[in-house]
Amino acid sequence: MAQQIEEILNDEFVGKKVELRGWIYRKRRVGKLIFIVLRDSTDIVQCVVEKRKIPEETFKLLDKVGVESSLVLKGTVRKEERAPTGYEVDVEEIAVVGPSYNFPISKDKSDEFLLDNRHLWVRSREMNAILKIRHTVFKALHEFFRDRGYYETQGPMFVTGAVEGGSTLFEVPYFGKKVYLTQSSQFYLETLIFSLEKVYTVAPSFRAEKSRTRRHLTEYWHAEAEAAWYHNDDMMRDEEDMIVHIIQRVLEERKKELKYLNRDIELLQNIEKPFERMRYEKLINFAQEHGVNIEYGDDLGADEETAITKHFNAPVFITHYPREIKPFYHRPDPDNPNVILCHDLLAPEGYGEIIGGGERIYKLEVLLQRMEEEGLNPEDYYWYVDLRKYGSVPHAGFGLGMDRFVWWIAGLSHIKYAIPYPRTIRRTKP
RNA sequence: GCCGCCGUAGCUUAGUUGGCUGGAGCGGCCGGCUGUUAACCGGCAGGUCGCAGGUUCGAAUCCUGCCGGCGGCGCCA
Repeated sequence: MAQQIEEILNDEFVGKKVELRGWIYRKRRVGKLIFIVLRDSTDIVQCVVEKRKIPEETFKLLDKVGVESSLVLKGTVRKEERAPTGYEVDVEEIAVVGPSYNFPISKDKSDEFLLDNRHLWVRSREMNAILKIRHTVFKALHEFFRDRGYYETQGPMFVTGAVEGGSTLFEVPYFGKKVYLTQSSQFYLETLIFSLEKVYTVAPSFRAEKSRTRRHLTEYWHAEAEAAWYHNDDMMRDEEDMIVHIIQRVLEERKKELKYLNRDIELLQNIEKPFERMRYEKLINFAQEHGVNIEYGDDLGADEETAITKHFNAPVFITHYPREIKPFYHRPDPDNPNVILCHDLLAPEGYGEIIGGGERIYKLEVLLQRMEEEGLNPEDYYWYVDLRKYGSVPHAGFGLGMDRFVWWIAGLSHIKYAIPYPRTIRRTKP
């Protein structure tokens, strides 16, 4: 039975025979010795091949093949301070499974080149660490929702109407008709709360925004939830519990990866509930006091978000936006109908918005009035309007950008590093 | 929709006030080396300077158009 590299890197394995399977990460030949740094999904370990211990042809082949060749080897573990991970394997048997010559990625690499070769770059230690963190984020998200009594469900990807602005829909030919790729599953989740009460989904969302920024993808992973009988505050409570739970899990399971990425772990460890809740109006004052050029009624731009979030060590909820700058479905505040019962969650360190959510309008007249204000035709949204006709209830929900979340947690410079195959305005390959 | 930047060998690049045969590192190939750390030493090969047109005695270098890419704003998650 073969071992994985991570498990043999300790004193218990010293003197023991192991079988390893992996890929050549680095290779150095020194006379009748070949040093092979082997990698597998778990870690790297240096293996020493002595010419006299293996067949002549095998040594020649090993000398010839390049990095990323796949190998199976047997050998004995030894403590070795000179080796990169503190232990070394003296090789007794070794076989090349799949040779690799002239692997395109070497030490010099540009951003563009690595994106063109993403299918090979995913093997890098850096991407390996990011992908593991991403895995834990997704896993912990599911844990949270299941523990909190949410049902997992799914909406369609082909849709006929916009949730957000109509200009950012991707059109798809559909048997002589036109449909669109979904921007959000929110409206479908709203229908499902009448059956399941609390629902969530993790699915791609597509936005044809011509955005060229470090925080935008055209296809991104969207975690969305809706809950019946929830008000804005109830939803924010679940969200902060969720964020804290996921961060906790990442700190438990992925410290090694965070360190590899030089993430400031202390910043994550210091995040505590409850998060600051700040009304939009107060935020504007706060921002103005800190020299940000913004007025009441402006939506927050990237510069403002950065300036504001740099003053906080934890995520901050911004609530009660003016109704004009948010979509029609948000419920106006009964105490002041000029503002809505909504919230955005801004991640610290300048990462900015990762969640948008709020309480939905549940009264028919209010919904119809808001649609009229926005120039929307209720017939196009007949099924959404219907929900307010047949036993409507107060409810709230949110959408979390999973890639943005990973981007922040891993402390990455650009969101394209947070997903295996980023789709941006210019990039659809590989 | 708006603003800015880049394109020279497989990769990373130097060279851009127009002027000698466009240099280098990595990688590749050949040879050497029993403790290397993206090893080192010697040698060799590798170029449509993104494409097209223009200016000029002369263009990688200047101009125009096109193609490809990157970053930022706005919008958003």
